Amino acid sequence: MRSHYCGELNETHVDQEVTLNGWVHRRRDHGGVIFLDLRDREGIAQVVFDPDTEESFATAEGVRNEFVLEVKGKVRLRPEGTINADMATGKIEVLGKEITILNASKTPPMQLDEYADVGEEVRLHYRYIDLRRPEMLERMKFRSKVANTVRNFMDENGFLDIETPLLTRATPEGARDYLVPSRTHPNRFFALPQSPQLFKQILMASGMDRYYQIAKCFRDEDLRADRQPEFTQIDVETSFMNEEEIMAVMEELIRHVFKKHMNTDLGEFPRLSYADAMRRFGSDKPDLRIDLELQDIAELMKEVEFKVFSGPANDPNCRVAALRVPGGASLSRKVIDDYTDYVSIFGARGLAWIKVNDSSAGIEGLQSPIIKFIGEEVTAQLMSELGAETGDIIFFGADKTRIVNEALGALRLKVAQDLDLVKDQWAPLWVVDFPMFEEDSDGNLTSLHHPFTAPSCDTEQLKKEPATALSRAYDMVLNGTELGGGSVRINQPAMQEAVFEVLGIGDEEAREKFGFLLDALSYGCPPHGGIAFGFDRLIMLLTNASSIRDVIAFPKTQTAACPLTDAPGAVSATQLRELNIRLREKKPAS
RNA sequence: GGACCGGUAGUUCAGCUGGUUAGAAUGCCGGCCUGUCACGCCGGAGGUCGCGGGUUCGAGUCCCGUCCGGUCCGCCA
Repeated sequence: MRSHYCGELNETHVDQEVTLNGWVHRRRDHGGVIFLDLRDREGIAQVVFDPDTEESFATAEGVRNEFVLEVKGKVRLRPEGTINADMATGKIEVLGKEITILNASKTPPMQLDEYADVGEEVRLHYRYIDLRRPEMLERMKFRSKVANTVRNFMDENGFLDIETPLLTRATPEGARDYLVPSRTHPNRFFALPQSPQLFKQILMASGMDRYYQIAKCFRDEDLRADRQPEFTQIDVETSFMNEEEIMAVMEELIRHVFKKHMNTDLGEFPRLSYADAMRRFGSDKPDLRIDLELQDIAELMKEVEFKVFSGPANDPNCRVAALRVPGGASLSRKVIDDYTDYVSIFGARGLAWIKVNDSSAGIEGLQSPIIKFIGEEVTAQLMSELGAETGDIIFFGADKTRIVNEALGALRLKVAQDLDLVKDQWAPLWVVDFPMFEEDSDGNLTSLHHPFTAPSCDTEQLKKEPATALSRAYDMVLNGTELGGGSVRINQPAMQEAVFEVLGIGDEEAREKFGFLLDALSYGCPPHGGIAFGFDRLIMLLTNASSIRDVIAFPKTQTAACPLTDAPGAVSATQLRELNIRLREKKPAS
């Protein structure tokens, strides 16, 4: 058993006899003297063996990378001139006296040093080796510490940690469910929860008053760099609090985490309405580290033939907007072409631009393929309206509002990154005043948030003009990432029924699917609301990880498989028979 | 469901308009080395070019299909 972790050793341990347990990080055999860098969770220490201790020297010669050792020895200061300033324990070393090989290791499939650049397939297949890398160990340790901070904060603020079921019923709203067949109820299925949403509301009806849970959630949708099918939420619900009060506590939670783990004071979070966010940034999760903003220019472009922009003019569902980028005049034609391809992903049918080479030279100082279409007069007005300055490039979008917002919103982020216009800071904010509903591609209304979100109007108004109704929802956004979202919920059956009605969910369907919720609302359910934070995303942001997979010990690949365990796997005929399931003839990919 | 990038030694990659013996670095193995720390020096082994089909005298290279990994759109709080 160890007396110290390798990484905790320092000058104060000099002359102490220590026992270390760890892995051979690297071995440097000089023939007459052998150095072993021994690594454990807390760091690396250098152990020296010299030929005086014959037996252990011989053992040390046979040791290889990733062997597991127990080493007993004496801590001493390193001789003058051999101090390693790059190493946390670089001032000392352990003179090895006894060495025991606790386990050998095959040659690892990857190198574990910080210089190794290994593909993710190999890393995930040998995840236990990958996780030994100090970088990954640090992330796991950090994640654990933050979780602990969250638990303490919630506990101190009167929130009860209550577990909710993982085997529950399928919910039609929202994402595709992961299903689990029931053996005892043939032909019936459980679903893994997409979130504990309904249970936490029921807990409020149960009088728990304040609930939280660091909860696993499941969504069977396609993956992204920041999306896993199984992920972790900080899930919160409170009773008798309005949105202001809930936001205040949750803002304090995040501020507390940042103070404690990032040594950063986030200050008070600014607020932005959904409408303003879309108008100014083309996004409901704006990255406020970037100063660039979209500007509406529809008024000026009214008279212009829109063939350049390929967008219909003067249509209320359309938007004509500009994005002025200081310093962008230096962008090459190739880069601009790349941007044109980039915005086409979002449905934009082109990307018009004007470079301002010299703002004092009028039209002569401009460079653009579109001036001849919009005319010199309008161009001049545009330049003054947009405050164009020498060195700017101005991008234009004209199309359906959604497309312009998505295209210019995404371009804003990309250009800012390319031109190094993203400030090195933390930029949190709340986005509020969301619409209750949005139209899907078939013209039906669907919940923007979820169907249990309370509107900020009464039942009558909601039914009369659902499309313009706002909700009592709020999203917390940090550096362009949606960290969490929540709302005040509906707590009266009449309102809940009204929302279902707007969504086209009939009485019968509502009873069948959410009867238990409607019942709970009608037996004295208090006003309540809550929020859920994406815990993995939070850790990703704080550790500056480029993928959510780097902050999850055992993540899935893009096809939602696990290279380590080879899940999902086949099951036996017996298991299937018990579950009353027959497979269709389609060979699984081998 | 769709677009794009990638798959060659254990690992990370190079391999040109197709050309006969597929390279580098690192790791690995052996030897030498008493102060290194990504130790150094000398030598060596190591390949189903993801898989299947096609074009061709000839395919790592071209074509089709397929699987796997990744980024994104759709989808998804």
